[in-house]
Amino acid sequence: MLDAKQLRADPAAVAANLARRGFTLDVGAYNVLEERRKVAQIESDRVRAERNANAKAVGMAKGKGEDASALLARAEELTKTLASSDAAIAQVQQELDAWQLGLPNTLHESVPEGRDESANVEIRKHGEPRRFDFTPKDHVELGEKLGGLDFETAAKISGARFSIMRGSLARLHRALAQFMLDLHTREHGYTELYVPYLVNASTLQGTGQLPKFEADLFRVHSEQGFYLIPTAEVPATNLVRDSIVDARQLPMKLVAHTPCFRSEAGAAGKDTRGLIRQHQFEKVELVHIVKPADSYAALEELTGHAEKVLQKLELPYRVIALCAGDVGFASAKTYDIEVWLPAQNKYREISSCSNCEAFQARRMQARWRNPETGKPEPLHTLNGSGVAVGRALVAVLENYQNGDGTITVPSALRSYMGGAEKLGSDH
RNA sequence: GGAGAGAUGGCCGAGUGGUCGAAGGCGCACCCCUGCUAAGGGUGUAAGGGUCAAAAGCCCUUCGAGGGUUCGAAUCCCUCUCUCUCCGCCA
Repeated sequence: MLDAKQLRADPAAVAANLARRGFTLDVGAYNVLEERRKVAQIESDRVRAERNANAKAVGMAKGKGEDASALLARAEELTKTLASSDAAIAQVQQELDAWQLGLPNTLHESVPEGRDESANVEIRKHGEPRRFDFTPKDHVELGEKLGGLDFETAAKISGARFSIMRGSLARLHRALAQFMLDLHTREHGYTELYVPYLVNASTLQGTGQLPKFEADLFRVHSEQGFYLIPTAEVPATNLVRDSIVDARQLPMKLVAHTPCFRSEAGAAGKDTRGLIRQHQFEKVELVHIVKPADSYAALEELTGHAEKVLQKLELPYRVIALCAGDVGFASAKTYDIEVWLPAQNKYREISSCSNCEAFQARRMQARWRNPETGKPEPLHTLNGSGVAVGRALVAVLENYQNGDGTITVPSALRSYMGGAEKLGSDH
């Protein structure tokens, strides 16, 4: 949610910022709504003030044993007036809330201009893509050859965009997640979290998935109206929902390994082959909850932590800054980390690190007490993949493949693989 | 799943129809006293919104959520959510 004060004070500036995303803010419609709200609220407040004063007078008159019938008659009128003025303010407020929940975050000034991903800017590159003396196979072929990756059976059991892993491949997948968790908790100072995979609608509204992106979520058919989490960002960030955090507890650095569930409603026909785009996948997620002044330093730090995973795995990658048109709804600035995939001969997203500034915090009512002002102020929240486990598996398979179809185990993962240096067909 | 108890400010906790946004305590901030394995005293201290150029002031809302009774609800009634205790079941 945007800062209502800023929106009221300078709607044109907000509109100009959002226009960079290609989002048209209807300032006129806002002004009309806001004017209606103001009028309705002033009227409602006025009537209520009179009712309160009148009720108090009734109490005092009765206390003194005086006749209160005139006051009581007035009171009945006021109660009727109040009912209609309350209905008016509730109606406007609801329209205004719905409208505001649909507005994306404003962008940080450093975000490059551009309409779509073609305008994204490469920030840095790490590692050299390996030269193969044979034609590298893609992970689907490698996985099937190893006997561990099975999309056909998964399709029978669930449907398209699911997978089954077996044997050492399943173990390698688990090893990746363990390695990432250990790296972030032992070397980067994160607190590990275990969180619910089913969450309620308020939680999803807090991080920005609802109400606008319901189609991307899986909703569970239950009385409680649960949704499956699309990322651990949702439960982890909502840890501070509806609370005022003590300044001494900041920054909070949280890491959680969870499955993620996405309906990929808008992705029909995209990445249909392999593990790249699945309805269910694993991710190690990093979340920072910080003081506003620290959030851009935190974004660099968090991105660096995700990069460290790829550095330790010795996978070539690059970091790009998303352009205005490509930055997600809740984010003010996003870096994507893209890992080199030899079979596709290109870099593919494996992590997305965002500073949401106060956008989620305002929706969540997540605040901290600023010692300088003594007042509660919205926190800043950040999140980033550290990293997507399924895609990391793809990257390891493709980058570490040998001519005979075996896979060399990256040295960082060997202790998680019982010391194995190579995966063959062992199923 | 059954029975019972509860939900009040940053935290703990009192409050059963009006003058209660709410005693007391903790924590925090400032001040005073004292003077060394720290203790005592005083004052202040909820959030959100409106009015205003702004501040002060004033007004409104909020005692888990929603609805109801009433001139008036933290307080009475209904529904829901959550927490705790006991029973059942279970990994």
